Amino acid sequence: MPSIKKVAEVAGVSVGTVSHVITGSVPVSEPLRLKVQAAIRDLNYHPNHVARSLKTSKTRTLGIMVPDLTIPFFPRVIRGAETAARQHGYCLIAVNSDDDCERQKELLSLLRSQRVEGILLVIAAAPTPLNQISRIIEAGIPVVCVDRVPDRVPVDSVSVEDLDAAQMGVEHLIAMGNRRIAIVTGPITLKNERRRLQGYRQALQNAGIEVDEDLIWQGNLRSDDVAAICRARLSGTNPGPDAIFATNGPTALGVLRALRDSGLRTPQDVAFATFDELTVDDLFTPSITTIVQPAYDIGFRAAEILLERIEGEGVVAQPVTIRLPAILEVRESSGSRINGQGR
Amino acid sequence: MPSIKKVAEVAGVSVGTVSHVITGSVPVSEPLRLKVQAAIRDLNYHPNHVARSLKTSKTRTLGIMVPDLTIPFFPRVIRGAETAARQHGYCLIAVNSDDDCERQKELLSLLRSQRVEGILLVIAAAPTPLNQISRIIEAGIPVVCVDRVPDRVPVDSVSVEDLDAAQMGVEHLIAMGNRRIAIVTGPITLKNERRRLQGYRQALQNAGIEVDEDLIWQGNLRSDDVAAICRARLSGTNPGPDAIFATNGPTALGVLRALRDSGLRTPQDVAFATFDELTVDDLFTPSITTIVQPAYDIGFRAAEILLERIEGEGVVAQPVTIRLPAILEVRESSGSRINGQGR
DNA sequence: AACAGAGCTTGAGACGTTTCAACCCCCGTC
DNA sequence: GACGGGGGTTGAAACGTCTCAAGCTCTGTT
Repeated sequence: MPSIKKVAEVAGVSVGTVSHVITGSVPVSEPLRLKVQAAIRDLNYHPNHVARSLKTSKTRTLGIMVPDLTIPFFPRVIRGAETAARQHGYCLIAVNSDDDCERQKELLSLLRSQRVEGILLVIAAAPTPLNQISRIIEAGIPVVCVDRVPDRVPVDSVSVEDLDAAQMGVEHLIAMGNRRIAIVTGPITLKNERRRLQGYRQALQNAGIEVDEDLIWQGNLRSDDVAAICRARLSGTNPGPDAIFATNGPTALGVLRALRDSGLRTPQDVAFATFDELTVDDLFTPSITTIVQPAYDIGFRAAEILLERIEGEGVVAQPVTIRLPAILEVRESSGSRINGQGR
Repeated sequence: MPSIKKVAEVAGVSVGTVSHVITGSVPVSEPLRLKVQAAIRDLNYHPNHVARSLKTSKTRTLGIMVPDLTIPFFPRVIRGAETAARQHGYCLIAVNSDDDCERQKELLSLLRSQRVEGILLVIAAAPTPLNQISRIIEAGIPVVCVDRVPDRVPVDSVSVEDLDAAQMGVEHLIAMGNRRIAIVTGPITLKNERRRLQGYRQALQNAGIEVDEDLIWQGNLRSDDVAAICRARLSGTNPGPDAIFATNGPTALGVLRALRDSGLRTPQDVAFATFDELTVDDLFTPSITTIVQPAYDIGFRAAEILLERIEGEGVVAQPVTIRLPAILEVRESSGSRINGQGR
């Protein structure tokens, strides 16, 4: 792999001149510039980003950590972040924490060793020791929390309006004539989940419906587990719910599998709506009423804030907290039940 | 951010000794080692991967380029590759080509500048100039093509048994009593797609069914386009197909939307099966008969081959071509039609 | 007692860039 | 004609690490 020295030699100029041609930071006369460019082409030279990073102590790289790339929400966030990053000439390293706190720690260390200039972090569901985050920030590496906002750590964050969105979803179920509405949450260690649950309570309260704690089913982010939990609850709760609200994608899949396995029809027997898309909600039969999160925008905005921190002129402003609104896509699954033929 | 020099100073030893403690390449006496480790902890020191890479000219980083991270197949490939990479102490940079050839070129250049030690490449659907790939290999950077195998470039590859798998799918549709089977392909510039089409022909031929070229519908990888194409074909072809086989995920979604929009029931009016999962095929009504690709394994194997090339002792073996078998998951969508009530 | 050698430790050079200071050449000005 | 200065160009230092060769300190052998 040729170096800048080789290019200089072939072009018959000094190393410095080649560097000036490449970076464009200093003007170079036409004839020399052409010679250098020709040499670069001939040698198939690609500037060594590693050496450049070492010298400038700027890697132009961001890290993004998500729980699991195979959950459809996250690739969309990453695409958004990638777009913003590339607009600023940055590149993105994505890693999966598997929602495991130990792994998260290792990977944060890896990202620091890689000298990423900033980190977009979707914290692991397993409660994250607060200092994992604050130590990074103290070390001067900006962090923006994405989607999941940690408790009690002053840090920039971009997420969705959890409470409002959940409330909107549940209010819709109420408007469709449902009263006994169950909610299936993810791990309640996450503030998001707690806020979504709060939105649920709010909606019921506003409608004058008493909250039945037996209808609050705590799940996790593994569809199979959630399906098992729901099957048990569906057969064990009497009277059963006339609607179910799921607070996130993997959870929703579990609920749907449990409904199928329990032989319950949607929406005739149990109406359904969910927070977060299932990729092809419109193609389900019935199609699924969904709260659509602006995943791409979340990633994009988060990366922009991060880049601002990085490139910003040392202005250490207060942490920014951005909450983007979600949209309710009403489809068939939440439809009012066909009269009387309930359970 | 503290450097190794700072650590050496605090620990009261030479820079070399600190390096030896970190890399473990040279034994260091107990007391010195403890002092160094204490200093590392106290300073919250993280070795500078950039400097190390420069010195050793080993970045321990692989690049992986996929068309679009939001297509569910690719995150699973990436997870597999990531796992293999991490087992060897490598890290992964993922980028999206958007199936655009120009962008692919840019990104390959970026990866080269980043000095990745090897590249896992899912080539763009837009026909890729062959030399894009061969130039990289000539420069000494191993490349393993994943999922999509380019024409006429001698390069390692890991993909699925396209022909066999497609043939299996179509044979299943035939076994379910269908004769007029349409196939909807992605861009035929891809060898995969051509091989899947060939599998289709093979299946028909084996069953003694003549291939009707009017039932070969060429689509692309954008669901909306495919839906439009299918709607047109469904209303324009007479007699219509009694079954449809889609050759990939995004295409399948287009087909399903078109069937819905055309008011055709599955499988009563038109049976359906698809190559590649739709994430939640079991939850559709009807559930979707699917050829499941071993996406994770593809990524894993590909990364292993790549790592072998990288770490291998200069043994420049012949290109390896691995084709993994797919599995047919039979579900409702391919069910034999309910007698007579066709179109 | 001298020496060989094992086992640690150290110092310095090199990796490929960027960038700063210095330099050269030439033009315009006084 | 000397001088100042601007536009180009160059050379060398420095970024943080690894690693080689060399040095040091023992221990054991002769």
